[in-house]
Amino acid sequence: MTLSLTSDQADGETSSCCTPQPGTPALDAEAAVELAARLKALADPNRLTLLALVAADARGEACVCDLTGPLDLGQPTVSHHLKILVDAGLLTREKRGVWSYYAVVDGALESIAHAVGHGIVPPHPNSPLEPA
Amino acid sequence: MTLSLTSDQADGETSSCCTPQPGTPALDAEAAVELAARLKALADPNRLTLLALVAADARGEACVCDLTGPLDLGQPTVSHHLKILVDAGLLTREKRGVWSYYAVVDGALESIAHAVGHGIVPPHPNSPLEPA
DNA sequence: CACCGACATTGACATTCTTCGATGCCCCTG
DNA sequence: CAGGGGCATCGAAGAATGTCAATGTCGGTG
Repeated sequence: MTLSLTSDQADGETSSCCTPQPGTPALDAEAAVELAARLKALADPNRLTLLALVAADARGEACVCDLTGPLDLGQPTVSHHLKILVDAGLLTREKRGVWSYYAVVDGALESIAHAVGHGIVPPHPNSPLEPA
Repeated sequence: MTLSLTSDQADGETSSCCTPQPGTPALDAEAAVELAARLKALADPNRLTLLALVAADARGEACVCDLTGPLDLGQPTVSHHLKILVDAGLLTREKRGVWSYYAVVDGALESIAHAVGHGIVPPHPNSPLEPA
């Protein structure tokens, strides 16, 4: 909303470069916000390392004490990042006894990858971009 | 470097949950920083919309004046976001005459998508996570 | 040659994010 | 039932980010 399209210029027969083609926008505003939120959860070196560490575990899961060491971060900070990843739907948290085990949600990363690879710039069959 | 793996705990025969398996980390620290930087360039609704707008143009390119309208942002802000995208290798800038034309770098988004989909949690053939 | 328009850059401000120290909660052990 | 350890939450400090107003630069126009 609040997209008012203030057309106070670039309007008419002028030889401006402005000839926007809003034919098939591959990404509406709402989808952009949603995808950006998921990407923002990924856009951090420590969180990427957390995901890789959890996935690299032979059991497919890891507890917090496994992750504070390699990351060289405090325990509250690791917990904070894990919460962000859980909230983004990338990790699951299962509390068994005293420890919390985190596991990678299979398919979540692929979903984001698909959105990045095909949801922003879909291939359209009428523009030879690379004449080479 | 500087990963000293301070083993002052989680070491030995204790029944701790901590049994990290640093066998094949799919993402080292340097790669994590690099991938996070590229994702950070994408993790913004306005920048995603910019990419979609540029790609949606029939000519495969667009100038700044085409983009300030739909985004409901000021021209300096749009220029700022475009610079971030160019700097991240996602867009190219070509100045023809007075106008600057931006085009999507073909393959860049796919590269990021591949890293997200296969560079963090690579499929390993000994854990039937999804029996479906 | 003077003017205007398109775009980039600068500086400043508000918001958000990252990190840490301190604390609270819960479960297990003695 | 008292004690300890693992983990989440709270509050705050510092840094990074998004946005805008103002200005500078460059190319085309009258």
